[in-house]
Amino acid sequence: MSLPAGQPKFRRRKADRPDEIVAAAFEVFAEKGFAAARLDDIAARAGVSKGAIYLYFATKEDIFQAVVEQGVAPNLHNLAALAAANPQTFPDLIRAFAKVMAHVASTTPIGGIIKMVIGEARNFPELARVWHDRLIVPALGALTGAIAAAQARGEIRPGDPRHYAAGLISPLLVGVIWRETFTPVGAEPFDLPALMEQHVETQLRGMVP
Amino acid sequence: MSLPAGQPKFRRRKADRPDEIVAAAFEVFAEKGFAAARLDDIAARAGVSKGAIYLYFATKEDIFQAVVEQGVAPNLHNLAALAAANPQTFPDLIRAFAKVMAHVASTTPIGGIIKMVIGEARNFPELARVWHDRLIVPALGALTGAIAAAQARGEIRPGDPRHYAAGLISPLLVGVIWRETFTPVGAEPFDLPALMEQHVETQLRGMVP
Amino acid sequence: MSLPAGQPKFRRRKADRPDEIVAAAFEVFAEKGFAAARLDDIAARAGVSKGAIYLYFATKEDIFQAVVEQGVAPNLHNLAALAAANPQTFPDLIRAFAKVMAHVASTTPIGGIIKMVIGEARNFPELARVWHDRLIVPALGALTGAIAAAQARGEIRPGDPRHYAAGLISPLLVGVIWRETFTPVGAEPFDLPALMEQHVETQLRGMVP
Amino acid sequence: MSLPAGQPKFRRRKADRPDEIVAAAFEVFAEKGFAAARLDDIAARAGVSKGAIYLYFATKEDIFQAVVEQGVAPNLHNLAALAAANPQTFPDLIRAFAKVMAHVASTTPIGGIIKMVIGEARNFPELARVWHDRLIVPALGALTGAIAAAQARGEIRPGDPRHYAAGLISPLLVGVIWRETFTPVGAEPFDLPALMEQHVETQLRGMVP
DNA sequence: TATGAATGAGCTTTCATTCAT
DNA sequence: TATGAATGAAAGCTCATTCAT
Repeated sequence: MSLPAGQPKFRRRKADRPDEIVAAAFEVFAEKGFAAARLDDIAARAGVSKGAIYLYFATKEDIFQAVVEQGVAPNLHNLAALAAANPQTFPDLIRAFAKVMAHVASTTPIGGIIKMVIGEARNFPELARVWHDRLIVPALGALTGAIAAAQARGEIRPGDPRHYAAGLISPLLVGVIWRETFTPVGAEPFDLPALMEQHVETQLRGMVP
Repeated sequence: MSLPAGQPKFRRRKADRPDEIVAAAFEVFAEKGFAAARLDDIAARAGVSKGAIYLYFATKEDIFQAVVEQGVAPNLHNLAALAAANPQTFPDLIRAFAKVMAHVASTTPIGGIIKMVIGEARNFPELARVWHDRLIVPALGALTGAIAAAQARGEIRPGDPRHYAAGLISPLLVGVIWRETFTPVGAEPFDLPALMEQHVETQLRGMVP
Repeated sequence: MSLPAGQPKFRRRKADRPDEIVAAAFEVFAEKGFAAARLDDIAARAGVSKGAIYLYFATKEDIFQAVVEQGVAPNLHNLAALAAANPQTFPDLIRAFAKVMAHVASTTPIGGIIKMVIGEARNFPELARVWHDRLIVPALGALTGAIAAAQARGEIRPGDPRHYAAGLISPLLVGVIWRETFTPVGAEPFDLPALMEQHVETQLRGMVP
Repeated sequence: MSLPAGQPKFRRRKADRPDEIVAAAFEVFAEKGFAAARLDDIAARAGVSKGAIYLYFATKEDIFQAVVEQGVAPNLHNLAALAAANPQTFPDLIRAFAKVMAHVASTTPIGGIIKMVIGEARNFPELARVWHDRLIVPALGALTGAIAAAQARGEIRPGDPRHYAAGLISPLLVGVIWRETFTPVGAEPFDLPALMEQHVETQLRGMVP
């Protein structure tokens, strides 16, 4: 028996549905923000009825939470992978770090999530807290620690290592936000890997004694 | 009976009303975002009735637009002032630029506006366009031009001058966003002037041949 | 290993399904009322899927109707049995009638049905009509007739025989409603057989010339 | 300036609105029950928009509560008035009590409220508790006490005074329920004052030694 | 100019009913 | 016969906007 040509009215896809809904919700939330996102839009983009969403999520907030949490996990993984790799020298560590981050920023929808975190932090403080505690502090902390260690070895000039760390990664964040915010209205985009490569070399030159 | 300090006996003149409404609206929009902001809240914070708002603004969007435009003007002014002052050397120019920007970032509510621009860019592309065209491109362009000129004089190493410019000011933007997003949930704040001073010196060292 | 008492190993035959559904529906309808009853609850309590209900009943209203009708039949039977028995004297007739009714009221779920009839009479007039025409009028009519006959024989004082009948059986109805309504919130219950015995003797003393 | 002939779109009646809404809600709730009552119906019957209801009540449940509470108060008043009047003899006390109750039952919408209390007791136990504690127990208790006192004086035969009390007032309750439930589908109504007068005389004859 | 009660369109959520399996 | 995922038509509730005062 072959599949019917047309689309059946009902599809039984319990296993896949939640992910499809979360994927659709991510797009809508990233585009509109939480409050302006309409369940109708999410349902339509997920290809399900509005009611079907409530088979998997109790409230709109629950969907939002699932979207955000889904955005945390892969980045956690990236972070762990980065920590496992242990390049010889400090400059190589920084270069590797920047390269991976630039790649992630360029190829994943992390920009949309960052936009959501920034835009909804006040309405959903828990969301900001999760991102801060589980992703940002570990990442920034690891970078800061590496810088401080290099300073202790005399490889890096004195100065607040946390400020050095912020100076290193900020262009990446700004580049991502730029892409989400200004590129859609005609702004010239940034080539993030190229930008980061130049930036890291400049920083390294500036940081060594 | 003396007048209470907070509540002037003489009603403020109607001429002030629009500004008061815009000020209140700015707070609410910055906190909640456009869609989640309620006219009731804006009215209450402005100390007027909900109906009164409609004597000055036709729609909620109009209020939002006024808020955004009010946020553009003073920064335009800052920009012009910066351009008027003409320090002798390239490093001094950069130092002056960074200092003014860090001061503005630390002492004005620009963070709230930036959050709004980022969060609502998709819903109000015109808003993103205005900010991009009238503030960001001029500022970034001026900085990029100064860098390119310095490169032409051999004072700065080769490299994409726009990337250099982005590398210079990004920490400021990130610092402001950090303050709006993570500080309220307990994150350690950044001392923006100190961060920028260290960052600029590092960058300058890295940029010279 | 012996079979658990509550869970027969051999699935009940499909022939029993409708009755099980009606039984479950009765509980839910009596507890929540028609509108607030959820098909999910009925299905869960009947131990079947929601879809299975629609193999036996076309709509929620049909289930309700089945519940009500199932509640009418046994009482009709009681009534007929009562009419068949023919005690010698009028007082004995009344005593027998009250005794049977008190027993029924105490041992059957008639209270829940009465609650449903009262609560849903306006939404389902047909339901009220059925109960009125097939149960109440025959019962009340028989009682009224017996009283009128006794009056004709001079055994009972003058007076509206229908009012006498209402005066005789009302406490039973109130007792049942009381049990459904106030006992669950802590009210002192009534011992219906005792109440009726005392009430009938009092009424008989008051009704004789 | 004369009033416009047509009905103005907006009426400003803040003071009257809540009562109008409660009155409309009472009708709808009494007719449909809580769950089946629709805010649209209540609004339409009150002559306001759905939104206007929410200026005065936060939720549908709050409206329901207001309806019930409004039904308790006047009856409390009746009860107090009854207690204040102190007839000479026990029979006169009972006659007065029955007369007032029959009048109330015949002329007020108490039937609708009783129906609601019975129908929604399980969904809103607090509602049943309020009625039980504030109205029924005091009323039934006062009657029971008067009977017990009369028994102590030898004016009434032995027997459970609470059962006597129930036997006395039950026909009233049944009469009210009858009117709400069966009269609308064609049942012959009861003349409550006449029924109660005959019932009370019968009871009194039966209760004296 | 100013108010705030009132509106009504639109939102999230529920649930009786359907249908592919 | 039986399932339960899916549907979609309401339902309760919100809030930008209007208008009588």
